[in-house]
Amino acid sequence: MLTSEKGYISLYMQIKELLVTKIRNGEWSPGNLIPSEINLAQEFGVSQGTVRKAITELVENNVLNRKQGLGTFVSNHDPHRALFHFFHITDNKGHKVLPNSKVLSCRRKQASRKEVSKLQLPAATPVIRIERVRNFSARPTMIETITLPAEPFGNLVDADDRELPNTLYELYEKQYGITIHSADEQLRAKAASGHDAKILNLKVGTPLLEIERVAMTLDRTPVELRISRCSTENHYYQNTIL
Amino acid sequence: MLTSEKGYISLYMQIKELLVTKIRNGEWSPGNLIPSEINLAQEFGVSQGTVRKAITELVENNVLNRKQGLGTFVSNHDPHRALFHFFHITDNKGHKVLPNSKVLSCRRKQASRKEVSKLQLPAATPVIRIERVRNFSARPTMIETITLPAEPFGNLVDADDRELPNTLYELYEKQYGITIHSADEQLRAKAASGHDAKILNLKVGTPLLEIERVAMTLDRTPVELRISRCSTENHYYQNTIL
DNA sequence: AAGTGGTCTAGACCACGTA
DNA sequence: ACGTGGTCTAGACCACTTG
Repeated sequence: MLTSEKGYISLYMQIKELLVTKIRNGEWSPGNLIPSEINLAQEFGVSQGTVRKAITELVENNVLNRKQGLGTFVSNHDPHRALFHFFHITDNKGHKVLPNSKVLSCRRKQASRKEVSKLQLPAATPVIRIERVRNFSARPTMIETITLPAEPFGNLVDADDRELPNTLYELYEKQYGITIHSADEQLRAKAASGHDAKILNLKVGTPLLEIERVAMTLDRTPVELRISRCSTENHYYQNTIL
Repeated sequence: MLTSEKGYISLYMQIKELLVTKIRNGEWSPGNLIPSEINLAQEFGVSQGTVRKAITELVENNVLNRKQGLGTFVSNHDPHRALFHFFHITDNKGHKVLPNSKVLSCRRKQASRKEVSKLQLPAATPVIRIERVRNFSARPTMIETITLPAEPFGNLVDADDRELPNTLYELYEKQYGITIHSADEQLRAKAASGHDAKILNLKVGTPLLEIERVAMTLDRTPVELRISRCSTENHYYQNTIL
């Protein structure tokens, strides 16, 4: 990182990078307390205000969180955060409920052209492709196709039998040390295919909301491609523009 | 505003409110330069840093914008901002192009139950309802139904003949002094009705992306309800989760 | 009581845009 | 050259949490 168009890099930006590096290296783990602003200022040889500004921006990025009187912590992307930050489907009353999910298949494949492009992979990279159906109050509502590069997610194929956890992003963080910070989504209306219709118990051609999401790390390296097809009979996609 | 759960209100928060008040009163108008941080600090009897913190948060809210070496300005929500902040439809290459729009009808009506609820109006309030079709490269792609309270937007019915500007939000700001700062959107997949199909030149039942948006002022007073039905044959709705 | 983040101050120097 | 915002410092006091 540390790129700049100005010929110089402000101190607090450099501190910010140093902090991020410590998190990436695992020196500071999600959920753990980091040193106090005063201590960090001494360690880096800058004033507390400079460390403070760096930390403030990382808090705004959801990388750190502060608790007055306690200290500053590395954010752990627990199910709650995943739910409220990355999950935009709510029922028609506007309530978010995390659905159950059942894996239909989980296989190692060659990356398709789309996967190669969306995940910025070399051609013909092996990937893991997971298909699952998500139920809201026992009603199948969403079909998800999730693609991950086989490196490093290869051993996920063992998840063929048992159910995967509802919050995959938590798994990525705990098992692989990869934290999802942002995502790009493309939404379209699509007619249900025969396959969709059968699984979701709908008529072929029923309009479905298709969400194509690329999930990325803090430095915007793509990690996961997820295509969801969702019945919007009893649910909708909620977005707030601030 | 000025509510707090802590029994006190920090100085910079109070300054922030004072600044917002000046904007709301029209003392400072969109696009205009506000006094320098130093001058404001003297006027309010606080340090520059405190004014700075207040301004920083307003910049983050898109209420003000700073230009180094020049000063701080009240944001005017020009077409560019409206386009990039509130308009999420892009073509399949990811390019944003603002569509043309043609008004189909513009009438004064009684607010429907949905309009009453979404716009938080008293029952049976008169509203203006505008229907228009939006074209991307001469192809009808989107139908919008826009509802506004007749008070203060009543004279918009005169817009029946001539075309309304593409960027209504700019109109609200310039004509009525109402600035849209945020919006809540609900997205669903819906089958094209006969009316939709005729106007968009599609088959009845074609899946359309329906976007139901409530646009709000800075203090989250609802101003406009807009229901868009969009063909996602050549376009999609783009959302970035940060 | 001790330590943390939260706020606030006063002053310094730098980079940018205008004149 | 001047005034603006952008960054940085050093120090102060307050509010919150834990021991």
